[in-house]
Amino acid sequence: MNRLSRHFTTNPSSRALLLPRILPNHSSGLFPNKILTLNPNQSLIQSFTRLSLHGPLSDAMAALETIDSRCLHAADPIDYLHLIKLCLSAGAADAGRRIHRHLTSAGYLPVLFLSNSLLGMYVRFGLIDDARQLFGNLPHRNVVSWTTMISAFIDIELGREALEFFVWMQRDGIRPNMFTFSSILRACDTLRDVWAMHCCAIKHGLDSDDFVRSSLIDAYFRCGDWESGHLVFNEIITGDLVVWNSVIGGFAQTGHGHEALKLFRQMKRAGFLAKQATLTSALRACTGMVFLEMGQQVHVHLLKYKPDLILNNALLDMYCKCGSLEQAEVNFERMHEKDVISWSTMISGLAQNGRSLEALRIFDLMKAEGAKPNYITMVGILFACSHAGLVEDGWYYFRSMNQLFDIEPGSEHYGCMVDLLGRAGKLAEAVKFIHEMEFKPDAIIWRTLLGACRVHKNVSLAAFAAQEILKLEPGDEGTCILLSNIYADAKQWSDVEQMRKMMRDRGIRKEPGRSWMDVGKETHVFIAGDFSHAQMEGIGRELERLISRISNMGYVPDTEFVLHDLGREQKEESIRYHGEKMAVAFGMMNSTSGKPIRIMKNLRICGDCHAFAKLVSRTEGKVIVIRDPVRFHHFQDGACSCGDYW
DNA sequence: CTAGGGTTAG
Repeated sequence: MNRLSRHFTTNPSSRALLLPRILPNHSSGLFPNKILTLNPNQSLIQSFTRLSLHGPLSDAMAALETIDSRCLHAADPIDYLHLIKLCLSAGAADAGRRIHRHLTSAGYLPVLFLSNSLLGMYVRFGLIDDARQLFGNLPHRNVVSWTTMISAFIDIELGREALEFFVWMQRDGIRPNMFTFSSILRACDTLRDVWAMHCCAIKHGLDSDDFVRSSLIDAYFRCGDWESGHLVFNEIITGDLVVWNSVIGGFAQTGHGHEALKLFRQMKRAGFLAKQATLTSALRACTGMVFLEMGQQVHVHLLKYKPDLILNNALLDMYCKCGSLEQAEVNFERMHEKDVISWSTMISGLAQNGRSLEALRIFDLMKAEGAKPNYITMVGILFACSHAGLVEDGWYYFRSMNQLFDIEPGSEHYGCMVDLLGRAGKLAEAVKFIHEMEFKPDAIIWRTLLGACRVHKNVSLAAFAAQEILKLEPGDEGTCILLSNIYADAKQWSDVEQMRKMMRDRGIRKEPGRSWMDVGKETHVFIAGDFSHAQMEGIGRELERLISRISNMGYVPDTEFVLHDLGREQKEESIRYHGEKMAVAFGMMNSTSGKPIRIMKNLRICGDCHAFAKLVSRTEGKVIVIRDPVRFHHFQDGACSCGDYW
């Protein structure tokens, strides 16, 4: 191919010059309009131009047929571009394929912006095989062609293939651009990949592009390296909202709520207007930190925006996880648009707050409104059943998942079933269920069984379950502690000592129990046996007062949960200063009437603190809400929402 | 003609 013809085949505007203009060579220009209207081919081309730009698609396609039947090349390549857009907006894949055939026979595939548009069209229709084939047949490929394919692969989760294409394009001598990097970074799911890609972007001088940076930040956070993500953000503080959102969202999703909220404030101070995605991340940060007050402030912000489904779902989840079901329900009812996630959030939220029956009612409502439950919805439903002891219902939902909703039960569902049977004391059935599962039980399944063994005091089965966990996760500290607790409860002191020796040898240390609560703008943390709080004297006196009040109602310290082989008095002393008891006392000292005391915990609540909180809620006429890592306990009038079943 | 950020469970 000589230079001139290459110029003509790759440069669209000059390609147009090659088109057969059916005008007489000797047109004098005297009657140009007349000549044009008189020539039937020319007027066909003109109407094709008009139709491909304005539609309707069917007429434009008919014109295309006529052009074909007269063996003509059409007018300007631009017309085809418009026609492809028309196809896209009409969702007409067949017409798209028809255009593809036409362009091939007309010899237009070398015109890159046309072949790339075709590629893009196939991708957006989800026709990856057509796109692949076209890509393979292209006489020329540029960055856009390659990037279109890479992006398409990532959309359908073929990350490996995307990365292979990224390598091949460079072997072909094509340099990636910022579009390529912002796409390919989504395919990087190991830190090594991200590093390599980051280096590559630097080499091409593209690492300070905002699109590339937001993708880099996202990729680093996804691979767990939030420091690097933050570093990329800090290199240049731009006015690009998405870069802010990437870093805020990254922190929010990885449990660094403080950082996320700090950046959120920083962003507002810098004068940027938060968008829905920003607020969603801010809410998620509040959810993770159980910051009800802060979440309510974000809620106020949110009223200025037009309703957004994802944002409302995040709001719903925030209220559920902060233990404020009333506000969650109000907002749930207010939402005029609901999707599976809204329903699932509400169902799990009710279940985690001990309102299983209402969760099941919402599920009925969901089905009545024609929403289709998904995998996660069913986890919530089974969770509701297990935490309310609804064994029969649980079995029913578990068995019907497949036929009714076309959902294949996964390990999470099996886990819920083990929990359901185990909590209900049907330990033998639970073991049988585990052995009959289609797949190999994982550590979560055994841990669930171990928990049930603790509640129902089955020491030998507990030892077996713990053994299975330690096979899968050697040296898991939670398992060691739970097992030694179970031994201690059964007064098998030599086994306790053996466990503790093993833990010492392996360097396993118990995570200290912490409880925390917000008073005003401050967060107060209480650790069992730690008396360093500034108001400790007052807390001790208040604790004394509360214990004497509830002792009159029959409270006897329950030392079952004390690990050590101590005397009774020492045991009583050690549980008296559990963090949640100190927090309740502190909460009483600083309480506003009518407002519940809200306490968060990093470990699950012990039986004695549970009994304590129930009685205090009665004698003091106070609602106490304690959130442990799995669920909420709402104490009111001497009862708990969990029904003592947790 | 090709690109980036947000929601549900365990």
